[in-house]
Amino acid sequence: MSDWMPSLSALRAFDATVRHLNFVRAAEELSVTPSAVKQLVRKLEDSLGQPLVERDVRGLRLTAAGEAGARRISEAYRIQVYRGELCEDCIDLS
Amino acid sequence: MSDWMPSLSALRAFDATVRHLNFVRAAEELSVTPSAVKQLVRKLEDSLGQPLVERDVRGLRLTAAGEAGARRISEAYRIQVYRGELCEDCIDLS
DNA sequence: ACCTCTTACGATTGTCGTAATAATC
DNA sequence: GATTATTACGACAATCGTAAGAGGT
Repeated sequence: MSDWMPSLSALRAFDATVRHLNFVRAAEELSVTPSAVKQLVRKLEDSLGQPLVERDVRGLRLTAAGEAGARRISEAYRIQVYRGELCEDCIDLS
Repeated sequence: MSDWMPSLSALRAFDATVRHLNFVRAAEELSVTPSAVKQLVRKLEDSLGQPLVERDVRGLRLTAAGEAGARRISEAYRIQVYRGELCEDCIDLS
């Protein structure tokens, strides 16, 4: 809830959700189920105490907090590191 | 142990270990037990396939991979974000 | 002896898929 | 009615503390 440390999986799930505004496609990108993505985003929301995404006429839309979160998470956590080149570029120490 | 995604806790544990070269003090900084720190660092090592820290005459010392890892993890993951101002600066979206 | 590292074990929590339901087109 | 969002539930994995043992000074 509030002492939960956001995992990289959760940040990545939110990041994919922001880019697709669609849980199904976000899940496809991450090779998990839409349920998994939804649940991680919900944990993020719970830990923040406010919703980040809402249902909209055309799928999903970001709340104000979601907009701020998308910017700050992208900047602060450097989520882009995790868009493909994680292991090759950052973890492999050879 | 190679499909394990390093958690922020694990990266933070390694970061604290690098700075203190001492599991007890690293654990104090993170308000956990030395055992918890040690186990997270070991998971990191397992996922990398090589040791990062070794016992030394005066406590701990970094291996070559550990030196490289300390630099890259600090750079790539921006661990410094988690040295205190995590919630205030990065998570709080108010 | 003391201090630190290290590990086995168990409890708690987190992650994620399945399956069923609700909402929207 | 088809697609997507949402939730309950259960299996499995990760996290972490306790307690005990190993290593060094």
